[in-house]
Parts: sequence; structure tokens; C-alpha cells
Amino acid sequence: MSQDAAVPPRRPQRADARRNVARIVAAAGALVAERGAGASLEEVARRAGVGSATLHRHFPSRQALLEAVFRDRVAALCARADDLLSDPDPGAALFTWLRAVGAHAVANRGLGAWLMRDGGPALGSTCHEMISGAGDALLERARAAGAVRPEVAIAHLLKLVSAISLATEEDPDGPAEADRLLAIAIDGVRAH
Amino acid sequence: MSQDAAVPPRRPQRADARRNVARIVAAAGALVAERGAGASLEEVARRAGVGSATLHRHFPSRQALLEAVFRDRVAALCARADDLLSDPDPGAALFTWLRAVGAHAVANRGLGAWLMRDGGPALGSTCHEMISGAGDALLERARAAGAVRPEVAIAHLLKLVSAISLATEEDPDGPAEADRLLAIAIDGVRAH
DNA sequence: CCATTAAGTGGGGTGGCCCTCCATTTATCG
DNA sequence: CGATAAATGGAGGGCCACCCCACTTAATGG
Repeated sequence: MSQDAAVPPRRPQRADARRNVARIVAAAGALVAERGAGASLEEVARRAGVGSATLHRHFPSRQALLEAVFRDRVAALCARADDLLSDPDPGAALFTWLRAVGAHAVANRGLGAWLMRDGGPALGSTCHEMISGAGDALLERARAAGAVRPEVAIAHLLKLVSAISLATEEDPDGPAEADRLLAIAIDGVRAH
Repeated sequence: MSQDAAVPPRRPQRADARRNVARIVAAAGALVAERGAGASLEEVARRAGVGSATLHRHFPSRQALLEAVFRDRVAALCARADDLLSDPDPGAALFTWLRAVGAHAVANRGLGAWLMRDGGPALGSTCHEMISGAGDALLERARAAGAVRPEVAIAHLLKLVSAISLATEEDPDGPAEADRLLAIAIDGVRAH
């Protein structure tokens, strides 16, 4: 519960701090796109024009930074899931969405996969929860329509997608390979 | 071919060197089992009782060390594949073997996955080639029997297995989860 | 408009890692 | 036993994540 971001009674944040956070997220997005998920946090700070301490204060872990970078793209995927909820074919809608998730994960250097890793009981699981919720609606509709095996859970599907994008991340022919693997996996999900 | 470890004509290696290599591989195996694939090479050297320079001379890359650690277990998997070649049901034999590979990869902290990564045109791909060759025989027999979709390649299957073990590596319920995912993926491989 | 105050900052330090020289040790052969 | 080349490992360089603390600066109330 509690969708609100916990607004304290008085001093929520200083304006320049918010500006620095934005700079850091932008720099991280650029660097991650060109160097991958393991990019140096110090270089992110350098490009953002802030000290490394500032970066570490705003984002206590690499995971936290990646979540910030990807929040909007994850939101887009959730919106797509909502759109597909009104698709006349529930099974096709689910599979279309899964492939979109896969394409997104591959296109972003496998970072999507990083995001749904573990998730742990810690508080950093917002992206994972967002995407799980959006996908679960699609899955349940598909299950009700008899389009998928009844025992698969959304966690399984996302794990599969992230696993595939992870495995093909460094492949020269990554996207195509990922799509082929995903097609196979999806066929396993179908009710036979 | 060539089970021998390439014996040069005259001064193949000094006895203590070979002993140190064995110590390093043993230490690496233990540390990797408890800490995962990213374990510190310096600590491996420390546990083996050698200097870090010695480790780096014998194993110029992390990949090289991991390959040495896993060579025998990969060989065991290959032997299992050979055994299964005489199984009366080619399809079941392939799927049994894939699950064995998955169990192995998960049990070894996803290192199996590391091994089949990329492989590149470089020379470090021996394990990947070994396991691909062994699996390909099983796959081809299954395909001839009409048990699998004709378009899947052994590379796809191994990627799937490694991807799944990679994704479930840090899961508390890793092995069971991996097996479930693998069961789904395998169903996608079956000829319907 | 300015003084106060606490949020915010970043340089520099610590410790860890990977990897490379090079002076020294040591197995091996004649 | 002595010569010789293989083998070793400690010291050191470069890079990184992360933390501490003296300083800066935006926001607030008079």
C-alpha cells in the first residue's frame, strides 16, 4: 500500500539536490547504454559533474541507480501491458507483451534482467513489483481463457525472459537470438 | 581426440609447477563453490599458498581458471551424454541430459553458464566445444526420431539451460526453481 | 533584505581488486 | 656437484567502491 513517496511534513528536498539526481540518472543512462551494466560509478559521477560521494548518497547501491535509470522505461512496459489487456486474444496479448519485455531487456544491455534479479525482501524491488503486477494481469486473463498452462506464474515467465536476455547480452547477434529462444520458451508455456 | 595434455619434446613443465597448478585449481574450486563465479583471484592464490603472480601466469584470465576447475565435471557430463546415446527413447534421453546439465550448472553456482558464455573465437572455448559436441549427438538422434522441433540447435538448448541457471543462481530456492523453468522450456522444444 | 540553519557537497582517504616487473629461489640435467 | 633456465612471489601501479568531515549554499523567519 501507500503509493505516495513518503512526503515528510516540512523539508522534502532541496532544489539543487533534485537537479543533481537528475544529472546523475542521465549520465548513468548514457554510460550504461554504451558500456553495459557494470559501468564504473565513478565515471558516472564524473560525467554528471558531481563527486562520487554525492552519487553514493543518493543511490546507496548500484541496484538503486539502475532502478532510477529504468523506472520510466518500465513504466512504459506497464502501460503497454494495460493496453494489451483489451486485446481480443488474451493468449496472444500475453505473448506479445513477453516479447516486448524481452526486446526491451536486450536493447538495454540486459539491464532489465538486472532489475528483476533477486529483488530481495529489501526495499529496492519497486521496478520488479511494477512489472510483475502488470504482467500478472495479462497472465491471469490468458489463464482464464485457457491459453496457457495453469501452473505457470508470472515470476517464472519474467525469470525466463530475463534469463534469455542475460544469456544473449554479449552475443553479436543478440536480439535475433533472444527472440528465437523466447519463441521456444513461449511454446512451452502454451497449453498444448 | 587427444586426451593427452600436449607433451612437448623436452621440458614440458617442472614438477612443482604442476603441483602448484593443482593447488590453485583446488582452491579455486572450493572458493567458487562458496562465493560464486566472481570470487577474488587474490584470495584463491592466498588459499592455494601461492603468490598472485603465479596464479596469473598459469591462468591468464578468469575464464581460463574456471575452465580448468570445470574440465572434469564437463567431461562427466559428456560421458553421461554418451551413455544416454544408447537409451531406447531418443527424446527422453535428450531431455534427461538437459536436466542433468541444468542441475550441474545450478549446483556449481552457475559456473557452467559462465563457461558457455561467448566462447569467442579465442582459444578458451574447449569446455564449450566439448559439451556442444556431446549434446549435439543426443539432439540429432532426437531430431531423427521426430521428438524435437527440427529447427532448434544445440546452441539454443545450452543457452536456455545456462540462462536459466544464471537467472536462478541467487535464488534461495534455486535448484527447484531452475528445474521448473527448465521443464517449461523443454516443453517448448518438443515436437507438438 | 539579511542572518540563521541544516541539507547538501566533494576532495581525499581506505581498502580491495586485477595485473605486471624483476630479483631471488629451486628443480633438473650433465 | 655445478650450471642453467624455469618458476616464484613480494612490491607496486592503476582502477574501483565506499566513507568521513570540513566547507558551501539553498531555504526560512524575522
